[in-house]
Amino acid sequence: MATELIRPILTVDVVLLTLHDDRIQVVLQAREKAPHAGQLALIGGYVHPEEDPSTQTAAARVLRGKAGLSVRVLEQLMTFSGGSRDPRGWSASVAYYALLPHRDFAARGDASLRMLPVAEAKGLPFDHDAIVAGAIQRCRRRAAYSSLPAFLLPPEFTLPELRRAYEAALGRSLNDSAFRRKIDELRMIEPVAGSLSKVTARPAQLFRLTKANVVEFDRTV
Amino acid sequence: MATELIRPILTVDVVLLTLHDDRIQVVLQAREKAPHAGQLALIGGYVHPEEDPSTQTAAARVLRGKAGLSVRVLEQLMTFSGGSRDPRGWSASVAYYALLPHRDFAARGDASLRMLPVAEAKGLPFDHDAIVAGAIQRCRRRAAYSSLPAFLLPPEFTLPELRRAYEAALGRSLNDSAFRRKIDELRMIEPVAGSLSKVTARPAQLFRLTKANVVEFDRTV
DNA sequence: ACTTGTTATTTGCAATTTGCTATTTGTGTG
DNA sequence: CACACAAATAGCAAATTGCAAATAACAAGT
Repeated sequence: MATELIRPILTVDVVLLTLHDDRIQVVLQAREKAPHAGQLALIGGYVHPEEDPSTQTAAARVLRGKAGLSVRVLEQLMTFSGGSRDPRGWSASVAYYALLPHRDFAARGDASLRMLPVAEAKGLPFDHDAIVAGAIQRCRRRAAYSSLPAFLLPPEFTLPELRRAYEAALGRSLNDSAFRRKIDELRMIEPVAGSLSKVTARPAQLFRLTKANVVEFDRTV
Repeated sequence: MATELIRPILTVDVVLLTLHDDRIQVVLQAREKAPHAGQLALIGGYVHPEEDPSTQTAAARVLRGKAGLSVRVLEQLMTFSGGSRDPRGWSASVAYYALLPHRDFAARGDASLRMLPVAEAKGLPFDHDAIVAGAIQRCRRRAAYSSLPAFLLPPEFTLPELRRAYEAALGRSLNDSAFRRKIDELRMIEPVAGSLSKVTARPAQLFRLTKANVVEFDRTV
C-alpha cells in the first residue's frame, strides 16, 4: 500500500436555514470547544464511521444531538476540504443545508443557538462563510424549479406566505397573480378545510403540500 | 477527545463525460488493483493530504496521473459515503464530473480507457452506477441554464453542433430557430473568422465561447 | 347596520416569449 | 447550370407572463 497512511479528518457541517421577517436566516451555534471556542459557527461535528451509516445520517445525528432538532429537508451541498481550513490539520467537511419552519426553531428555545439574517452572518470561523454562501446559492437556484421554499413554512400555510417564502429564497419579488397561476398548474399544493384569520383583513385559504418531500418541476416557478 | 480515532478512507472519483454519436458517453478505466481488479470503473484514487491542497486538485491530479488528461470543466458533484460501498472499510468518495471534447479523448489513445454511452454503463463496481446517475442528472439540470454543454465541444464549433450538444445533455430535442434566438440573446458565443465545410451542404459559421468558464444564465436555454 | 381600511383572490387584457413552418442562402455534385 | 442538402432567416400562431383593475371577506370604528 502506498501513501494512504495519512487519513484526513472528516466532519459534517449543517447550514440550518429558516424564514423570519421575510428573510432567509441562518441558525448558528456557539462552539463549546477549541478551536474557536465560544464563537458562533455552523452546527457540525465529526463523522463517526462506527455508528454513522453515511455522512447524511451523521448530519442528522449532529443536528439532533447538538441542537435537538429534526428537519424535513436535509440535503447535501458539497464537500469543503484543505489543509488550512481547520487548524487541527487537513480536513474535509461534507456540508449540508437544512430547512426549518421558524416556529420549530422558536419552540426549541436553545440558548446556544442564534438566528441571523444571511447578510449579517459574516466573519464566521473556519471556511463557514463560504459554506453559508454556497448553501444560499444552491437554495436560490433550487427554489426556482422546486417546492423547496415550502419547507421553510409550517405544514399548513397560505398562498401569500408561500409567495413570500419563494421571494425570500429567490431574492426577488414575484408577481402575485402569475405566482398563483403557476402554483396551481404545478399541482404542488392542495387546500385544507380551515381558513387563517389575519387580525385585520380577509382571511386566507390554508394549503398543504401534496408531496411530503421536495419535488422538482420541469418548468420554472 | 471522544471518538475521532477512526478516520475513514477518503477518495475522489471522476465521472468523465464526452459527446459522441450525439450521445453523452462516460469514459471508464480498467482497475489495476483489487478490489475489482480488471473491471471498468470510474477514474479515481486516494486523496493525499500531504500533497493535495484540496479534493478538487486531487481529482485533477488523479485525472492527469491515471488518464493523462486535463479538462476545462471539473466540478464537484457530491460525496458518497458509507460502510458497504468499498470492501476496504468505511469510506467517503468526493465525486466530480468532467467534460472533455471527444477529439481530446480520441487523441489520447489510452488502451486502459473505454468510452460507453451512459445508458450502457451499468453494473459498475462500488457505487459507481449511482455516481454516474448523479452526474448525468446534475449535468442535465445545469445544461438548462448554463453554457456547460459547450464544453463537450472543441473550442470552435458551429451552431448545429452546439444545439446537438445541448440536446444530448438535456435529453430532448430543441427547436432550431428558437435555440438560435436564445443563444444569440444570451451573448454566450461570438463568431470566428472561418467556416466549416460539411462535405455536401452549406458550410456553417464557426463560433467560440465569449467566456472561458461555465457561465450561468438567469433564463433557461 | 354601515362605512372604511386592509389583505386575499379573481379576471381581463397587453406584452413578451416560444413553437412551428416556410423561405432564402451557400456549397458541393452530376 | 439545375439539383440536393444543410445552414440560416423570417413571419406568424400559440402559449406564457406581467400588470392593473375589479371583487370578496373580514375587523374596527361610527
